[in-house]
Amino acid sequence: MLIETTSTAPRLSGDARRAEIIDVVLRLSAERSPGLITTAEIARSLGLSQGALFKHFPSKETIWLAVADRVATTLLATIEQAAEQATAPLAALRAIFLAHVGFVIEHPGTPRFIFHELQRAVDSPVKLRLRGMLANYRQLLLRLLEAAAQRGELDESINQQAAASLFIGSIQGLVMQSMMVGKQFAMREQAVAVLAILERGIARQTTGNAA
Amino acid sequence: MLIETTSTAPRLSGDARRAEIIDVVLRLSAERSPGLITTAEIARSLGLSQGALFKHFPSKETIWLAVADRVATTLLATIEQAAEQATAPLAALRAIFLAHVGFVIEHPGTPRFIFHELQRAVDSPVKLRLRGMLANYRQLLLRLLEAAAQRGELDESINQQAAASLFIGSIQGLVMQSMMVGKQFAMREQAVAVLAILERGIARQTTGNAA
DNA sequence: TACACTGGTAAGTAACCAATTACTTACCGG
DNA sequence: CCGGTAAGTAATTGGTTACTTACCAGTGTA
Repeated sequence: MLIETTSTAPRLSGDARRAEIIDVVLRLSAERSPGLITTAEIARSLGLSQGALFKHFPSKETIWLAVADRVATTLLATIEQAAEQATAPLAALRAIFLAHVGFVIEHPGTPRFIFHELQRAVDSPVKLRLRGMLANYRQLLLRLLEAAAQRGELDESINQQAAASLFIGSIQGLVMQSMMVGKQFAMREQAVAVLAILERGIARQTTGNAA
Repeated sequence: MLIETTSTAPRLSGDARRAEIIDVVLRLSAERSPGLITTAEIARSLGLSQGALFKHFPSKETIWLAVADRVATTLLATIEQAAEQATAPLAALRAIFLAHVGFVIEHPGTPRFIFHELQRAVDSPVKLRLRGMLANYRQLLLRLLEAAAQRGELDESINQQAAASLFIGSIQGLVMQSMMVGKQFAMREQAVAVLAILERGIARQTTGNAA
């Protein structure tokens, strides 16, 4: 059940090893709380000695920063790509939601890492990086909401800031629930049902029937 | 800016001291991540020696369990009281939402403690206690949603499980955002705007105008 | 008045952690 | 094929953590 000691053949290039280290931190984050992950554990998962890590990163903090960077880049790329493929703003929002949910299903360590680091009081570089990522995310949502509003697809009474909060928050809520219930939580199915309520909440009421 | 070393006069009764310890853990949780709170820090905040804590709790784990117990009890009491004062189911849901938001504004350490403990992989007694609390919370929401549905106040297409998820998740999202932005986040105002969208999402569409 | 109990202190201890050190080995260009 | 560099090891360091132990002072009661 635990992550295997993947006794990797030693002697990798620096770039490859750094990528491996980032990978394994995210893999471990899916099981343990990121705050409990030690450098010894990372090294053991890679079949390395603990000291070897510091050939590639000057400190644990910089490892965490690299992980945050990876998380921010890949998550943003995922949702931006989803948004681009859609034609209408509301369809883009739906595509982002589903892409985001798919992303966290595929990379369960990612949201746990984000949650854990955002929870820290101090404004560490790691927290700032993640905060910046979420600010970008939010801006993209607000652009789409504004576009939908101008097309008359949005209800006039909607507070767009609140809608963006609710959008991101609802995904966080799904993740939180899967952390509670565990592996057997049907996140994808719950996600589409949640999305349906969300869309009803912001979209202009259709006078006709929805069928 | 840090929590004062409240140099409490020593020699309190066991019950009083235990309550103080629980209080201070929650107070510290509002600033630091609960995972970083040490027994030495708790003792210092109370003006006690570190060893004195273990006169009242056999281990740190049992302190955490007592905190979880306090959190579960007070939060559930808050939302149940809010629900009782309302007459109609949808009004009760609204009252719960606002009461919950008020609770986390008043006790900022509470949601941070909950988040942090739920994130742990192992099914510790602490996690089980909090999970049980959230299960109760969810059941209350589902009862109200079902009652609203039978009164015809709910849209027929609504997945009630998803609605409950979205309800709790949206509060978690607000908390998460306040952890990012910091003290100056207007949570209460955002909360009512979010709630408006939520209600639009689940309530039966009024055929008349809303004004 | 003796004495057990209770809440407290101060000084430990073993375990663990990130980071450093001294040294070794694989790889690669001239 | 040789010399430098990058990637690795094993052992150790200083610091921190939860918890323990030995001792102490006040209080109430038999």
